[in-house]
Amino acid sequence: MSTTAQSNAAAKREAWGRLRKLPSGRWQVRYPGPDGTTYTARTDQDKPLTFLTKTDARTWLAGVQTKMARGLWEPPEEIAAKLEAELAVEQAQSLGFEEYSKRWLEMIRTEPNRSGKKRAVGTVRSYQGKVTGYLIPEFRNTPVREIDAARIKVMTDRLDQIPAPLNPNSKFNGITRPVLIVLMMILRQAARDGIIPAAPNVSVPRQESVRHDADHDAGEDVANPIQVEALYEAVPDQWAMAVLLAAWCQLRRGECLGLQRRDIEWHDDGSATLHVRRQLNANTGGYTDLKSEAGRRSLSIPKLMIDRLQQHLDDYVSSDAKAPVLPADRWGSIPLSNTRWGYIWADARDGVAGLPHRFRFHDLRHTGLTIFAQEGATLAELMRRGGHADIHIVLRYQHATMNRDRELADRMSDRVSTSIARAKKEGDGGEET
DNA sequence: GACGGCTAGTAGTTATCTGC
DNA sequence: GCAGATAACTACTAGCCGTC
Repeated sequence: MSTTAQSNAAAKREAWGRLRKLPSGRWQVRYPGPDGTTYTARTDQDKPLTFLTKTDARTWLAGVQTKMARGLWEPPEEIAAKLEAELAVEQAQSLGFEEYSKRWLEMIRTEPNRSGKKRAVGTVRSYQGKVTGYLIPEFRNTPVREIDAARIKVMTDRLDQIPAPLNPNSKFNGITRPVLIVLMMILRQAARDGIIPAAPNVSVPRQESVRHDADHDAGEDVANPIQVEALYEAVPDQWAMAVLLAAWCQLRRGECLGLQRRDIEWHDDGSATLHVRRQLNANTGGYTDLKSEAGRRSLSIPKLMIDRLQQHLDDYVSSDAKAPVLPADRWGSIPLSNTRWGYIWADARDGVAGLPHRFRFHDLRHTGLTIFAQEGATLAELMRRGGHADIHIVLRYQHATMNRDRELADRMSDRVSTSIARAKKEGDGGEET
């Protein structure tokens, strides 16, 4: 007799389902599922399930039938998948911070954010610095679920003690807040992954200035036109135009370095318009879109720099439309790098007396915008000129208009006082006559 | 080998966008 | 309007490379 024949002979007809004795002597169960499929008994881990005795097999089969009757039955592979998922969650819940944070970094590197955009290289690098520099040394293999508000407070208190490199006397540093922001991003993702029920309820403190004290007057950061001229003279001729572009066209550093010959539009009357369309990205070294859509703008080039700009183009910029306005080398096709410009700027700045401490190239923008404000530019005009998207940034220039405001208020006072005095005098005179 | 110019990489700081 | 998320800028360091 063949093995198959023996098996068939061992199979016994049941009221529901089938039992058969396997060559090993153990009993196997088969039964019809609600979906019409014939199932063979399997464990919850989706492994083959057989029984030592026929009674055991029959009892198990009865149990399955009861489950089906109550609507509780699920296909073995689905049960196994559920258990596997539960196991994964269980393992994840005991996951150490170091491992999870590395997974998170990999995730933000490869997957788009919730807006569907891929994060910039610089962003990932920035986050990675916070994770490896502060968070992993702080939490090591602490299970993610154990990082609660109290534990986070310990970390922020510790970080708050680190003096700000830029201003050791500052009450704040630029470390705690960004590190906390990254930590909360990780913990929120952990909550979305089901590793913790919810991220701890920790609010990120408001951003405080590190460079300046609370009573710092923003006006101190503004170079006067004489100092702008001195900076222009101090920078080597080949790149001096950057100073005028920042001060009088209010360009940011990356916008200056990203300018190309085609971005300058000359008009018949000798005037010119500057189109700001790209920037030289300090992180990637290549051209990228502007920081914000508001940064994309067209500006009238002030008369005071027209001749110098024309001369600069003739002397240093290739005739190619895409030639950088500030090339690394005379008539070159490669723009001056952000880092190299940093050195050139630092040398020039150190050679000009009277500038505010650590005066930045970026601060040159304030000079032009402040004068614009003093000349009566509206907030909308200031925003457009500076390429600002946020009105709060532009409001800082309003302080510059206070002198003008005071002057107008004094004039108004004089005029009103004079009118009142004249009216009184005329009134008094009328009574007399 | 010393030195300077330059670039890449990174940390700290701040501006801006986005979603609730 | 606010807080979170993102990205850019400033400052600094290390290392490469050519020149003396």
